[in-house]
Amino acid sequence: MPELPEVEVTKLGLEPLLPGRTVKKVSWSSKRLRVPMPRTLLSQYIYGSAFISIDRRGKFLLLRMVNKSVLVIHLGMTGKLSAVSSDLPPAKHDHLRLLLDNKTELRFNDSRRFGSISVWPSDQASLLERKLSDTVGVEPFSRKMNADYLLQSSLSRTQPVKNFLMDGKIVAGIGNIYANEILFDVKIHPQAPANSITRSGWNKVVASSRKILKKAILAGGSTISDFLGTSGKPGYFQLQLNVYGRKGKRCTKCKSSIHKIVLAGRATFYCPGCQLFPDTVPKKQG
DNA sequence: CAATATACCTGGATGC
DNA sequence: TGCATCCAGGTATATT
Repeated sequence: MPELPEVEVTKLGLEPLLPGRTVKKVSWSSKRLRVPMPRTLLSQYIYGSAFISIDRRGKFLLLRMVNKSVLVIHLGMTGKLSAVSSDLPPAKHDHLRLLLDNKTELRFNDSRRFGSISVWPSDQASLLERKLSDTVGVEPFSRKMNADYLLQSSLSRTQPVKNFLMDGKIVAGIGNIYANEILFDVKIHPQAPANSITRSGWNKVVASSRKILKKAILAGGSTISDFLGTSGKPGYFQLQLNVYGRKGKRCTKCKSSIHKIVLAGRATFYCPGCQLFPDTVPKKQG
């Protein structure tokens, strides 16, 4: 579910609610997430402390506490964070509930449990940074995301450019939906080898990534089946999708039928009329 | 090292 | 109605 835009929308939703609030009670489910719930650390560092700020790194949310510990949350495929009245009965798949000092509760709900929660005490700040820099690539909105970097990183990569774009260690936050949409926007075939993309191609990818991710954030993210923002509102970017999920439908630009293939096990959609391999000379259309 | 396969889960859609 | 099968926004780990 959540790619960079959905995680950013979640962050923006929490920003007016969390900073300044103290955690009065911590409750968890008995199920394990991708990693076991860090119960001891939650009791030790999150309980009794107050939130100070929220950062996003790739698809990770970093909830920083006054005591300098950090609660790191990844939404996986089906994770949702919401802030609701503590009177509302807990829902199925609520795995972590943090009761705040204003009778609201921050709830992490995740049916598939591919999400993860970790706690990093203040004395492990450098460990957290190392872990993040090892696993999270450049942020699409940062200056480090540029044609030089992508060209350099892709030199030894023969894999399809779509898989390369989705590699979180290269670029942070671009998942299946947005990789499909970005490649449609820049008219590059998803199967083109990463190391066949020219500098000017990468320049387009950089600009398009920012454009599309920004639009998606403004639309509140994409709600394909179940993404909801922190206040329970769905996103609307799915209404602007050009290729994702549109197998057999007409291309919005050239009316060709959208194709669906599988790359690295992920559904891949593209327009055979618009999206070409870099060395393909575009055919003149009569 | 790079690329691909697998594993981790639940639930909704689809087909018989 | 029930049941089997397939598919889904991600990513760490194993394998080739």
